[in-house]
Amino acid sequence: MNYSINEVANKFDLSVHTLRFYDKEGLMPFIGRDKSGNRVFTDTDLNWVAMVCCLKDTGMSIKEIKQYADWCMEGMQTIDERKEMLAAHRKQVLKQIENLKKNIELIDSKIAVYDNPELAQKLYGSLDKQQ
Amino acid sequence: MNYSINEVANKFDLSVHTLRFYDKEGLMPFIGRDKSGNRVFTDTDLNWVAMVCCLKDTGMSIKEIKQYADWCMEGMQTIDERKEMLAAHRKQVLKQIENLKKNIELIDSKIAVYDNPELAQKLYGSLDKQQ
DNA sequence: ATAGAGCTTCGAGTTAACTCTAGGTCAAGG
DNA sequence: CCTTGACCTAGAGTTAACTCGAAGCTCTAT
Repeated sequence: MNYSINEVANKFDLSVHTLRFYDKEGLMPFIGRDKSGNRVFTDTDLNWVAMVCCLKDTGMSIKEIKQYADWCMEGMQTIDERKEMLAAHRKQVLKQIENLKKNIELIDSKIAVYDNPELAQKLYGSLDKQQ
Repeated sequence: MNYSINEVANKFDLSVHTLRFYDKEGLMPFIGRDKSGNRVFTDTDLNWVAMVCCLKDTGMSIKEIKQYADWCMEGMQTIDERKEMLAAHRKQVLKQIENLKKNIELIDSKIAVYDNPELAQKLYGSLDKQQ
């Protein structure tokens, strides 16, 4: 099955601008063209776009994603680099999750104070504007 | 206990530039000054800075954090708005965590393919560059 | 009294990641 | 044949969040 840039944009909730921008930045070196020069996305390409979105949504920069794409283009001899990059990124994403969880605790304690203002006395000694 | 802008910057791993920028943007309307005009942070102020960092690190924009700070300045009659904002933000952070978890699964499956290239055959029918 | 450290403001510059515009090609339908 | 719509490129513009530089106070120690 083949897809136009518009269809891909809709599927991934990106703008066509963004997809072309990613292509221009070298994040999609595999995408083919039809006889009149329009991009043609295959199902395999959709998997690739999904991976790019995954990396982007987990905070990887476009520069790094391009490095990954470049390694993919170089073939099998870069498997180790790619694996290492993904492993490091995975670690970094776990850290993000831990951070978010820790921050939710603070948000929760703030909400608790708003729900029960007497708490503020205990927690802070007083309830001034900053609480 | 009082702290200089430098001490606060070190404590929170921010630059003094960033702290002044936050102040200029209205994120820290409580911070006092000494007789020569220098910012003086109290322990209560540190709690506030921690909250600002928490909101920032969980993806809240400076504009929104400013709204929160403004409401704090207005006093008790904005408790409901603040509580609602934090509750909505909390929900949004949970969504982020879920998203990251989902994305880690894709990263893991990719790593698994690199660890065991035969998998690719099963998953994709072939192991081309894009995998 | 003067040098240096540490603070101040103001405003300009940077970076990442889009986002948009202008002007153009191409294929299908009326 | 001509219009319409979907695509194309190149390059300019935008936005958020810093980041930095210049010029100038003020306190402390030599």
